[in-house]
Amino acid sequence: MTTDSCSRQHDVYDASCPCRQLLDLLANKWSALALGALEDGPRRFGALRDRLDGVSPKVLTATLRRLEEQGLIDRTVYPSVPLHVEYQLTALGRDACAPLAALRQWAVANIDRFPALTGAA
Amino acid sequence: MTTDSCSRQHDVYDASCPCRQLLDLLANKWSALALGALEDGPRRFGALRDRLDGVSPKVLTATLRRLEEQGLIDRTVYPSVPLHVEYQLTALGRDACAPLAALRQWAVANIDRFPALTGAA
DNA sequence: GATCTTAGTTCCCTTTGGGTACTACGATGG
DNA sequence: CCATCGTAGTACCCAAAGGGAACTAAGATC
Repeated sequence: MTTDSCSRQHDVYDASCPCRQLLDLLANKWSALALGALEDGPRRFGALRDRLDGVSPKVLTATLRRLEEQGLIDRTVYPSVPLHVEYQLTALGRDACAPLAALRQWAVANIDRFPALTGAA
Repeated sequence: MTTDSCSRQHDVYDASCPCRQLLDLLANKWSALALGALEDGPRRFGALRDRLDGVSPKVLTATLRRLEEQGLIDRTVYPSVPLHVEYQLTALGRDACAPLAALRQWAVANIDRFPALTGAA
């Protein structure tokens, strides 16, 4: 496996290949954080908004809807009095977490090698 | 200058932590594709534009500049007559390729599990 | 001197991102 | 009875980023 392109017909480097769209969905700050935030079990909208520090409700909603559309997460509504909505990973979403977790962890582990970001000269 | 409020305890879930900015840089379609396109050696601007099917020169320039600023790639200008510019990974960029390659490969390997993207019902 | 090539830049428009305010719902409580 | 609370969003508006097409520069080549 010297290349990352599928030996059959799929290739992220082909703009018209659906896996390009998939990459666009996953290679996204909020997607990566949202899926990671669900790794430890279901979470509610408010909990996600708090965990994904800095996300606006609008963008969080859009992100979650996109992930739900693609079957990476499930959205469950409990019509209790203060409305209660739970998001959780599907099997597919759990699988997708592995490479995203690796990316997040790489960022944390290597941030010191980025002087321009850490403020050092 | 220093927006780092999470000194030493780095966390991508903290909006003010520099590694959040790093995640934003890496968790991006064009960054992931551009770095991957350089894995096999230096490439010229035109070669990258061709390889990253669908990218506009403006966005490619912006992407490469950002990666260069952060020290992930080097830009070398050969002032020959039809101008010649080569981009190549730095050691840091090569290291960053691993998690990004995993993400690209996951997208290719699992695209069939996304009926909404592949057009299947 | 017209044209080719390379590596962009410029213009303009659309899409996305983002902040703040607001809604619906009924329970709670004064 | 009306005010307030908490949850999960939506509505509105503006700024930033994405994206397409055309254009630029510089010298070589025809």
